[in-house]
Amino acid sequence: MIVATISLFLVVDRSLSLAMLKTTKSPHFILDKGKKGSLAPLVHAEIAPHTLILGTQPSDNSLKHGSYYMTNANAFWHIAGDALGFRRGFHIDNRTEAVDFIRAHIFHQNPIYNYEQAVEKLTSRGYAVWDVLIESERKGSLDSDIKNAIGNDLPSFLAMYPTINKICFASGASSARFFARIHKSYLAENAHVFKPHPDNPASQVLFSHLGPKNDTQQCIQLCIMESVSPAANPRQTWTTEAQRRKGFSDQWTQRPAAVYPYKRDQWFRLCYNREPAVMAAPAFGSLDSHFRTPLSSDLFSNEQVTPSSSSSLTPIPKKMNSPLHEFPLPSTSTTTTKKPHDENIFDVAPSTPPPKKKRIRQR
DNA sequence: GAATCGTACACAATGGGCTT
DNA sequence: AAGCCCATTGTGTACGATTC
Repeated sequence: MIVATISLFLVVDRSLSLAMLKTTKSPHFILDKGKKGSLAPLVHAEIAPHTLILGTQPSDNSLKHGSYYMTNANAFWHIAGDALGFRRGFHIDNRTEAVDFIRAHIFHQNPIYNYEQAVEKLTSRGYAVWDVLIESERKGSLDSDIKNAIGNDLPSFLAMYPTINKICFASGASSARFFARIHKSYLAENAHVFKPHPDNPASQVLFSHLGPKNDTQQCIQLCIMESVSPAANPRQTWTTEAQRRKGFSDQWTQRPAAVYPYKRDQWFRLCYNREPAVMAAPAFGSLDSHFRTPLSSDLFSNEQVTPSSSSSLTPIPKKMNSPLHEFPLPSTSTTTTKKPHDENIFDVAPSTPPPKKKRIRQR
C-alpha cells in the first residue's frame, strides 16, 4: 500500500490541480491495526513553491476533519492569516471564533476565510504544506507516542519542486528529528544541498553537519520553528515564578512573553519574512500585550501604538495599549533597541544556568 | 567498552468542561 | 466566579538496547 501510494505520488506532475492536491484524504487516511495516516500535500497548481512547511503527522483532529492544523488552539492558520492578511474563519467543535489567548492578538478583522480560501491564499504565495510522516502507529496525537514511523517521499517532492529554498519544521524539533532520522542517508549524500538557517540556533545544532561546498552555492535553508501546537510552551512564556523555580533570572523572568505573539514573531522572521503584512506589522516587544506581565506603569497610559499597516487591525483593549518601550534587558547587557524582525535579540541565554536535576526514576 | 539509538517518563502552560 | 481536573503535546533527561 505504501509503495503504491508513493508511486502514485511520483507520477503527479505540476499540472495537478489545487483541487486534487488539497483532497482531504490520502490513501493512508484510514488504516487498520491502530495505524494513522496522513494528508496529501498542499501545493498551488500554478505557483511554484519557495517554502515547504513540514509538520510531523496530522493530529487526530486534523485527520478527523481531513484538513491541516485544525485544532482550535493551534496557531498555524492564525499566524498564516496575520502574515498574509486574512482571519481564520474555520474552527471545530462548534466554535465560531479563535480561542481567547490567540484572539486578543490577531491582526486582521477581515477578510474571514474558510479552509479552502486559506489554503488558496497560502499556496498562492508560494508556501507548500506537508508532513514528514506518511504513516505511523500512534496513540492519541502525541509525537512522542509515534512508533513504527514511515516517512513521506520528501526527496522526490524536493526533486519535483526545485524552487523550494526553505523548509520550516512546524512542530519544532520533533518533526525535524524525524526528518533527520528517516532521511539520514539522503541527507548524508546531499549534505551540500541543505544548510541550517543562520538565525535559527536549534537548526544549527541538529543540522550542523550540513552545508554548502562554497559560499556561492544555493542551499535549502532548514528552520526549526516554534511549534504551532497549543501544547508547546517555550520557556520564555512560562510564568515568572516557574522560570525562577528553574533557576532562570534573565529578562524573560521579568517579562514572560505571551505564547501566541512569541511564536508568531519567530514565524514572521524565519518563514513569512518577505510578506508585506509582516514587514508592516508592529515588531514583537513593541506592544505591552506581547507580554504576560504588563508593566504597572503601562496600564494607565493613554498613548497608542499605531501600526503602519493599512490593514484592518483588531483593536487592542485600552488597558493593553502602551507606549513603545525598550525591552528590559539584563543589567549586564549593552543597551539595544529591537528593530523590526532583524537579529534575534530574544535568544539570550539565562544569566544563571538552571541547576541540573537529579531525578529518581519511578517504574 | 564506547558511541549511538530508541524508549519511557516527568514536567511545562493553557483551554475547556464540570462542580461547588 | 472560582477551583479542580483532564486533555493536549513538545522538551529534556535517564536508561536499556544495539551497533561499531
